[in-house]
Amino acid sequence: MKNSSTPQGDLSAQIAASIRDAIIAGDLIVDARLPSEAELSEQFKVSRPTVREALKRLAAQALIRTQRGATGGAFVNHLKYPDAYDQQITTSTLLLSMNEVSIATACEARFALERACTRLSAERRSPDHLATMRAEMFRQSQPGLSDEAFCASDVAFHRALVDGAQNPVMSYQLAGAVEAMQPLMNMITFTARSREKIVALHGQIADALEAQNAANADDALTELEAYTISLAKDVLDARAHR
Amino acid sequence: MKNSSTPQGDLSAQIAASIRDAIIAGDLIVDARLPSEAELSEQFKVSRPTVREALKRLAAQALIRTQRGATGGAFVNHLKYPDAYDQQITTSTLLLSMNEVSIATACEARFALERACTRLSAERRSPDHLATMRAEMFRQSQPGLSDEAFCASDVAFHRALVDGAQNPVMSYQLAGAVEAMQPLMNMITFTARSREKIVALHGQIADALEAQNAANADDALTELEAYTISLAKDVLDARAHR
DNA sequence: GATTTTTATATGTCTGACAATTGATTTTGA
DNA sequence: TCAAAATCAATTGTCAGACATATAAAAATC
Repeated sequence: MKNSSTPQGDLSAQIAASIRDAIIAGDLIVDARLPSEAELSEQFKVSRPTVREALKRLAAQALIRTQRGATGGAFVNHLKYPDAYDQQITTSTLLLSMNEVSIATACEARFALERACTRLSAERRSPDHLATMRAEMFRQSQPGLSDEAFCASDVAFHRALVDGAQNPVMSYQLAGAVEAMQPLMNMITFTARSREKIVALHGQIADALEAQNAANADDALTELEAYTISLAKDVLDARAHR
Repeated sequence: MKNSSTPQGDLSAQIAASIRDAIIAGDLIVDARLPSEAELSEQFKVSRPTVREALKRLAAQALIRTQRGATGGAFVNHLKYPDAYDQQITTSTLLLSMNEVSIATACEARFALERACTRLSAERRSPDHLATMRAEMFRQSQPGLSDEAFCASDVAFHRALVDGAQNPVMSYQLAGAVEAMQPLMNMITFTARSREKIVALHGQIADALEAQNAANADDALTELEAYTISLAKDVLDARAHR
């Protein structure tokens, strides 16, 4: 998969890569205990600080966890969905903010991926998911809600839509796409009228999923996509005028 | 987004979180130079090894890069797509292998997301993308190809399909979904007949995209999904018999 | 003026030490 | 004997100080 042939970079990077490869290859199974830092420094012929730097690199990716004490050490971590979510969201957010991705491009990707969920979500969504959507819609229609809170509720609504597909892999993949948009959305000032329209479209989506009508949900999502892009465009145009 | 209120964990983890937050918040812009390790250890009132562990954590997430020498130091890294791909693929792969995700669930997510690309890909795919798909199909029909090489070519084919949408955000999101499946796919032994059928479906997809017919591509993908799942089921059944 | 040498500054690595945590072991007391 | 308390041992977390190495800028040299 990768060029593990050419050792590159610092010693700590090489050691981290070596251990990472062992984990991915399955040579180190979940909850297996790595040798102690002292033993690792002997094995790799480096000092303990260098070993520690390598272990911290792995810890940052949630590949290992460490425990102090007599029976402590570094253990191969069971990578759970929340850990993966966090990483994905951080990476996606920075990727969008650093690569001059247009709001149109990001929206296109996000809504296309969300539409990939509608068929499954229409089929499998539980009453819980529908209730979450309605609750978030209610929150969104409260007057006096800050733009940030409105966006956060919007994210929650769409996550409920995605989670309705009852496919954790899909939820994981979509987490980044949905959440990473939030900083971009926060730049938009939502007028009372635009909020009203968005909530109405959310209503159409929720109704369609409740009726298990994926096509209607698709249409509403498409309309929401176009409306979001047009709102963003207005903001950018207004900003250009100043 | 996160609970940055409660400082948790080791000092190096706290310091890493603090710097990470500053990067995400935009207080540290791309290519900005962080204070030297000596200065950071003064600011945070910790020793240099501790600062270094924190910096290695950030380097592992490709948030910073370091440079030695007189004008060296730690710089906020411009997170590029390939960096993000690598992280996504590593995380997705481990997530699948550690969470007993069924092949059916993973396939469902992957193909649903791929179908999200077909409309755009049918519209925008370049001759290059089509050529890549044809070339991979040719490789896949060569006799004597190992199962691993067949799977790798399969990944390349599907990446061309995704890249055809000409949306880098989508390509990034899908990279994990497609590549993370490869280890699972490698467990399948592809007979000559099953390869033939897969290549035939690939042909349908390529033809549909060339004709800019998204619906046909969708159908072929759906059939490919069902066929992949049935192949995987056969392997598992055969394994259960022994 | 171009080239070489020096220098300053930064990260990379090492050694050795001590602090803190924690499960296991031993001791103590009823 | 058994339970509680004290001790121990192993391990990670942190620190101080040093030297090695890389690198760009400055100085010296031709």
